[in-house]
Amino acid sequence: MPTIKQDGLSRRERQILEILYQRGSASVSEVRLAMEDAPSYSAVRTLLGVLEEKGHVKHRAKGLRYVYSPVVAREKAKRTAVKHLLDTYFGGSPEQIVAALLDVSSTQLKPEELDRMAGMIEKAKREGK
Amino acid sequence: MPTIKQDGLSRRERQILEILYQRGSASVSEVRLAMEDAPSYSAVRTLLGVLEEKGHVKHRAKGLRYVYSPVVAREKAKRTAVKHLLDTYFGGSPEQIVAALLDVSSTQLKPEELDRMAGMIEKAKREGK
DNA sequence: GGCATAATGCCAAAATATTAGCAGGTATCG
DNA sequence: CGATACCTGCTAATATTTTGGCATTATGCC
Repeated sequence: MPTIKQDGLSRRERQILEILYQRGSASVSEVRLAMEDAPSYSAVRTLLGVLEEKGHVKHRAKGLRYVYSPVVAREKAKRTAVKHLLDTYFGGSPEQIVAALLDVSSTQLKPEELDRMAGMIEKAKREGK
Repeated sequence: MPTIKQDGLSRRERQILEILYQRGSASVSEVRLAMEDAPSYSAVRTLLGVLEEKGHVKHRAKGLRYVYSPVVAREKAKRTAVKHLLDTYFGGSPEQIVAALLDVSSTQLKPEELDRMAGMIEKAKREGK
């Protein structure tokens, strides 16, 4: 089984993979356009090739061009990313992430969203027992 | 002003910086010990030097040896990291992070912790209006 | 003092990552 | 048809990262 670690990616590789996670899938040009500091088209193409070789990404031909997308489902990648964040910055404490989350996005949070979050927590509490 | 971006870091640089965020501060040896796939002492030293040059890390001499720590406070780094996670995997939706969080750590979550989270959300709701 | 241990500074070799360029193919438009 | 505009495959050059090694200095202990 090919090992697929989040680490082991170079700077550019990470950047591109994250773009694919953001957008779900994208052509070479789209990826390039989404890059702040985009290099040449060729460069992007090469990086996507590398990512594909490493098993992080796959492509399908859509008409003439290739459309790339991540191999590991978003759901799984999410969980890994959250876990990593938890360990790296929050000493494994979920509460602290919630705090940071509310802090970061407090202004844009609508009451309904907050309610839904509260609902999820409530649900977890019931199921936990 | 020296630009301090989370990106622009090489694989190893990132790995080491994250160790420093995890532990708050550490000597070269401690960093090295914390690395799964540690290279030589010299290598770690060089990387720390690079991180220092780039402005991500500072050191103070403690007795004979240097102890390194991140320049940007944990608090600030946390917020940046959370924002990034939000954008990359969750389409900017805080609810989804909460969901993932509960999913990832459901088994270890104590009712009190859940209560505290609920409390924070409740508070955000009151303050939001 | 003499010796082992552990640090730092500096540096150059080796490995990787990043980039651009060229050749060739296919659709599209006038 | 001919020109243009995109696309891919491949490859070579360049830049950056990663690594280990040597010299030197400080500390602790016999």
